[in-house]
Amino acid sequence: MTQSLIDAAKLDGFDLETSGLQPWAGEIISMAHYHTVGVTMQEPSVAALREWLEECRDEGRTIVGWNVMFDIAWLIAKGLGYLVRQNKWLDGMLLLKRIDGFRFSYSLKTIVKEKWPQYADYAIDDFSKPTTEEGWQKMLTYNLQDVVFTLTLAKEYLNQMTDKEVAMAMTEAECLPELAQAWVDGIHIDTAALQLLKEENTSKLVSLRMDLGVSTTVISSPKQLANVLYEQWGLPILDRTEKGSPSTSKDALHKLAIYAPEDQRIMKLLEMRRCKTIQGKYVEAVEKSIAHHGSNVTHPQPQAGGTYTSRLTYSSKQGKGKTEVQTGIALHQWSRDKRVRAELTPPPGYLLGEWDFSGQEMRLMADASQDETMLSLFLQGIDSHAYMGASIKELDWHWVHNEQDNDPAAKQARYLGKFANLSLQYRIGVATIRIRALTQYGLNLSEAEATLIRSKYATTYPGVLQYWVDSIQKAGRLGYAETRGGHRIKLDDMSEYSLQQTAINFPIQGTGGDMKLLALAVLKNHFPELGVHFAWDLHDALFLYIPDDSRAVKTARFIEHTLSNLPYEKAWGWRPAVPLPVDGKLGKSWGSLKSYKD
DNA sequence: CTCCCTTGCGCC
DNA sequence: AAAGGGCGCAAGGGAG
Repeated sequence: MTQSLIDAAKLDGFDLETSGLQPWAGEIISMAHYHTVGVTMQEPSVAALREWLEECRDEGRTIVGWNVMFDIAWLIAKGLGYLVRQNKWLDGMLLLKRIDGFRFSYSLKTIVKEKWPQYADYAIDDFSKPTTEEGWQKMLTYNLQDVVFTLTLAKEYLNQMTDKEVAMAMTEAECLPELAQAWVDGIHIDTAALQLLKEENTSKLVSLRMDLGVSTTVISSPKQLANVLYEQWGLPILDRTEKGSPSTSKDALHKLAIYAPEDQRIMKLLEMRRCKTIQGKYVEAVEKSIAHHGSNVTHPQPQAGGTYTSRLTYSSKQGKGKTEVQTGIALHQWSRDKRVRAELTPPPGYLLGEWDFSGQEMRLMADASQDETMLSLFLQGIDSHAYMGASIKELDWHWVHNEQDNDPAAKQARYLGKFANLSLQYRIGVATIRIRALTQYGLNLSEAEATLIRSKYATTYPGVLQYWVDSIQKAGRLGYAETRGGHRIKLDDMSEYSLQQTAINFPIQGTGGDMKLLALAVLKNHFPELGVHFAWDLHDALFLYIPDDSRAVKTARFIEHTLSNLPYEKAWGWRPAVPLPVDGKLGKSWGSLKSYKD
């Protein structure tokens, strides 16, 4: 580690103990921090927290916690967001994720137990507010111990990281106040849209149920559904699960639909299962969540470093087992169905904006592989899907591009090209190509057609195939794979197929993760002047709340320009071989976003 | 009843 | 021999 990035002497360990897990509905019980000397505070006042934050800011300290977004959220809920943003943060847990992304547990208790067995039982199990002097002593001692463990571990992790890794971790940490703010603020639900979706979906479900004579319980039970398909209806078993049971998956049902095209029941079963998913995940979970909060707001909790490629995920519940409560929704897997997306809206007075990195993974592959064709497609602004489709169908790509709205053959060719570009970028077998074409693109490809597409992809982008070989070899040689932002994961045994896939995939997907963090870290500096707030993230897309006034489009264009010109070279010493532009949209709900270009 | 496993599936 | 990757959530089923 370099001392120029982080001065270990200026780290201030920090932790809060709280009543409950929701910053907007609980109290801070105690606070501990450690900078040269340990300090604990019983029921700290806002003034005391403010004073400490000011001191950290004025002395240029870096505040380090464990899963510190949680603690930051409590400070924000106490009205200290302004000071939070004037401070530098670091998260021990996220550092560990960067050092070792494949652990089962990242809880501080687990790490302490492994490293210092003599402290295996240091944790308390009662987190309610103490009522006795002895109880308080116990809690404050535990609070401070957490801080000291966090600080010790963080220093150790920093020492194991390269400068570039530390810099990326700091960029990630810069985003934490924005994530925390979004968690505290929550997302406004359009209850009319929710109700409409619910009614439409329920009546569809009822009619499918009558039509098929299959209950919703059967639909949700692989065992019972298999019984209906393969016993009652006498259909052949074309697919099995990993463990050998007759499969009732989407893939299996699609295969049955091809086998028996005259049998309408199969597509209806698929439709019914979709309705069941909408009911559980996109209707009932939302209802539970807003009922829990007693207002039309849901609070999905962002998980920074939720994936080892530094993508963000969201959890919809807190607590486990008996204490499980629906506090949010599974935002990162929200349906693409417009009716479902219409449920989520910006707060009053704001528009929702989305900026997504267009063709991000394909552009990153062009850069990583240096494939000449792929590079020139992006450098010359050629319609890459038309190009790939023309290649598969042996047509002229200009014609495919120009006639896609007039000639069905051109349209079909471009659609095939899009499928190939988006699906074959990582090593994929013919069988999987066929399933993916069927279940995601509605394309019923024969084995010969799938094989042809695979070979056309290989001849069109030979550099990509070379990248597969090179990235595996490189990971084997170095013992790690690396993103453009310097995020590394250890990979040693490259004989294992799944690790080879990781060596291929991680530099691309992980760079996408880096880009998202850099994007937010840069953009957040403009939030105060623009009145903009971070809303949520969807891997290659950033969602923001934009003040709904006459400057909205101007603001949107500024954001688009900023995100399309991120300082990759300054931050990471990387000059992308192709442009990495974003597309922007604005609207009153997620279901009705429109381009503001014209 | 709780807890854990299996299956399936939503998004990127 | 053949195999895209990354997640979290929902529901049923079985063990204890």
